[in-house]
Amino acid sequence: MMADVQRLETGNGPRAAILNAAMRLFGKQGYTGTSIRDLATEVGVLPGSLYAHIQSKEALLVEIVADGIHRFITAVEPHAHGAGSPVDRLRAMIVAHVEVVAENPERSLVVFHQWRFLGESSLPAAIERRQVYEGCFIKVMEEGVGQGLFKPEINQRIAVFTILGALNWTPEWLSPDGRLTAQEVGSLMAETLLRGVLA
Amino acid sequence: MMADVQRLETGNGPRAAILNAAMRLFGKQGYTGTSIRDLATEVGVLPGSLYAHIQSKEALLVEIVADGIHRFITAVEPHAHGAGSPVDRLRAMIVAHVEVVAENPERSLVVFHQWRFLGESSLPAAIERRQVYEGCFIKVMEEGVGQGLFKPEINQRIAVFTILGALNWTPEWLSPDGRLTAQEVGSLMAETLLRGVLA
DNA sequence: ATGCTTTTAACAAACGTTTGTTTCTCGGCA
DNA sequence: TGCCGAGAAACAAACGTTTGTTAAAAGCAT
Repeated sequence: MMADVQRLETGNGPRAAILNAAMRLFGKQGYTGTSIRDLATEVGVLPGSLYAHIQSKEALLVEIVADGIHRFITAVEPHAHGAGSPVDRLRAMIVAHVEVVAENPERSLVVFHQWRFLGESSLPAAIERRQVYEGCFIKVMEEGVGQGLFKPEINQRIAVFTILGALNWTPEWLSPDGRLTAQEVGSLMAETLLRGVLA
Repeated sequence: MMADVQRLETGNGPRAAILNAAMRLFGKQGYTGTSIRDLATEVGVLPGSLYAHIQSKEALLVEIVADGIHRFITAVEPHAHGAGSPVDRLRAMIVAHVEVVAENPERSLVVFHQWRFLGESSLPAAIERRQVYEGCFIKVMEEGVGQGLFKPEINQRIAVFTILGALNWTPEWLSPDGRLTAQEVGSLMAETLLRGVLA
């Protein structure tokens, strides 16, 4: 009954083309604002043809969101558990996050905005993964305060949400082919955000 | 031919009830994810009955977004053109923004996330108003740098987007009846964000 | 000729909206 | 007080379209 989980292959093939088109459209128009016919047009195929490669519209969203969160966690979590000081680790996490956004801003838009439309069966897992991600930042923040590196009087919850808010908004304005590289943008944001919490 | 522009009345009446319900649903499920039947159910009325009070689904969005942006501009713009130092003005703008969000987080979600779904006739005006709003922050930022109050080496564009990103994300987590008042949350965020740009 | 993929056509359901009619509320007049 | 008509609101039903999805037939490789 439980079908094999379909994995997102970065390789070629019609399946990857569909997923890329879905990322673009879900990011631009939202999940509920994108129809299967929109998607088929973008791919260059008739609507029914899509179902030879996908299970359902929602399965597309599940795969994009799950894979997207995975990329963020994979890129950021090692720094959270790293060896350096909390300050350096937080800086590295911010840069890594921006780099993942720059790699594909549309996917990031889907990950951060469209996850609400996951069905009841896949939503809990996605929320849990998001909390794992937020937990990385909270952990480093707590350690920073514990070591006297961050201002003790800051509200940790609000500081984390401030940082995550700034980060989550980046796909709205970041252009991967702008003058600055993702690494430079990330460093500038880290500079700005870190000074707000340093002791 | 041009009908009178319908104004958002804070007063009672079925029209206000519809607008409030639309704010809640558009904020939670998105504009395209909310059907007229959803809205009618929320109001407690049959779908067709709504059209005695509204012109169309899109007209609802137009009114909510236009009124919402207006509230933010009204609350923040005076501080941008105020007499104090750029530092104090930026702080006051951040606090004012958070206060408007706290006043109605759902409306803020619609303003910042759903404006994309405005039709071609109303979208340009909304974008222009948003740019006016962003311009307030850019202006103060420039003056702060000009007066040597803000670090000259910061990238002003990125600093503004970092601040606005943190602010635009607040409706996702801010609860108006939490332990902290909106004014306190705004002050804490301003503290965090301002130290990142101070010279 | 056997497997994929696409096309074609259609399905039931949900979409935004309009219509004609009923129900409710309330002020004025006898 | 009792009746009446006016206005506002909601109902019930349907409209044409679009939605996600499917089944059968056709195309095309190996």
